[in-house]
Amino acid sequence: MRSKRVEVECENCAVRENSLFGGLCVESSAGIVQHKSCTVYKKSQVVFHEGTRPLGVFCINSGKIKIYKTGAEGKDQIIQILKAGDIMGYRAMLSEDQYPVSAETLEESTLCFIPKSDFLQVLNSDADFTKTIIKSMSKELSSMADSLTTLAQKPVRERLAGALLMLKDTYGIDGHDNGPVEINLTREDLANIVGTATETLIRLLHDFKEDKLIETQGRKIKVIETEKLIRIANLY
Amino acid sequence: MRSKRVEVECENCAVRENSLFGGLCVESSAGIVQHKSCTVYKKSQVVFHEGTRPLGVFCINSGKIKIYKTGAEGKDQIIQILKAGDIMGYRAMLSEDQYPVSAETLEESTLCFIPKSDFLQVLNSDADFTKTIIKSMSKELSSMADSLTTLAQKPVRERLAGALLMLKDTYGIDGHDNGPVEINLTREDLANIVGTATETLIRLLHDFKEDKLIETQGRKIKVIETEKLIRIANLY
DNA sequence: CGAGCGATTGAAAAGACTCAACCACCGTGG
DNA sequence: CCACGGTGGTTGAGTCTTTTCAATCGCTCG
Repeated sequence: MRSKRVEVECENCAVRENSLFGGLCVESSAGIVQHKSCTVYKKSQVVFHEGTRPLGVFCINSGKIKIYKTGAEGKDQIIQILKAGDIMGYRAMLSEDQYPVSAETLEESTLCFIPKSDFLQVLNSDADFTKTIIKSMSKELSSMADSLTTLAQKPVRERLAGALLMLKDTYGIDGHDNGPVEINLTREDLANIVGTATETLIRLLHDFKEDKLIETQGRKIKVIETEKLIRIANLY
Repeated sequence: MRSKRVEVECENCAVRENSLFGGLCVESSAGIVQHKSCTVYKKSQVVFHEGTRPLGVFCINSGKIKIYKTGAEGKDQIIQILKAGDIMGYRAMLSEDQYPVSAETLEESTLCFIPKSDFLQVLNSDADFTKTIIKSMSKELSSMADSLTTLAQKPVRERLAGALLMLKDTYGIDGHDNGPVEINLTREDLANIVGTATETLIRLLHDFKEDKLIETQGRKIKVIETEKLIRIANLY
């Protein structure tokens, strides 16, 4: 058995407030909850694969998911990393198209699946929810334009600094400012976020370590000098 | 005077069928048309600038527009090139945010401006139109993920081949298969699409020319060997 | 005619990648 | 308990791509 069904109460879901479902009215909530099914995925399980067709959307109750696209040479480019509260897979569903990307768990994760029909019905009946979705997509487009520009113009070193800061902010343990980035990312995954070769990434991490900007302990990376990293990342 | 007001009849607009407005019902059409104003922009005029706030959306009646983002070192990254029938500026408006990108005409262009309030009202009252918008944004997100992966993984040579093919398909004159790509793109603009330095781009164009894959005549570029370019672009 | 922009070329340097080898850790099966 | 195999991490060397800087050229515009 690859995965396990579990019961998750949306009403008490800790992450609901921050999610796209946060503002739903009672009726809409009921619609979403109606036929949902929740599953625990083990680490490194593929949730959906590029080129297949969506049957519904996933809401992340716990865990982290990498969204990636496989390039011509079989190398993956990680587009984003999702965490509890995020919803995934709705774009392809709304465009009635295949998934343009794949999704894989980075750690054990609990995902709630909402069938297409329920989701669409809520979307049709709840104009506020539609607005929320549109806004969310707009923000994503804007953030993608950012990534595109960074990827095209900044050298790997700057991109790595930026990626570490992003990971710290989004996934830093404890929310401490100096909390380590302790996410289940292999060096290869990290390289696939930054858009470089694994060896190059390792060498740059080594440089940062020598300059006391970060500390590493196995897979864990701890940001020491946020300010200096910001300067290196050349953020504006 | 930088620009000239003109009258454009949406009802007879040649490009309407292909645009997002193509499927509008009579009432919705009327709403869009109500307060629109059409303006001829000269070549190289900025339509809106990154960081400012949208007051409405633009519909391209004729001409070509580059959408770009300016990076840390002042270098532009061209995100997309829009043509007659395309609508621009609605994302930032819908997310109630600043423009994340800038827009500039590549040639003389006629743009129709639809005020925010009219656009939003149609959006609110016409569920089909909302769906159209959502679908369009989904497609764009998917295409951005593609670009991101290409940019991160493919060498400049492959990206250039891909860009030439894209430009030929989208902007080739006459729709001829072998029609030249005759768009008002400087070498610098082309470099900013591909994501490379202008000199590199020129050298690669020169290589392609030597290999008889393309012919150039001033700014014009004519694709000769589509098949070979596809192979170079490493499309899959 | 001179200024200025865009296009082009050359030469050198820097950045990043590939390939290959080696290490470290971990869980498994004997 | 230990050898084994596998995965992921690291390092080194060499190569290739791409960038940068500088200079030149052609052309248009005032």
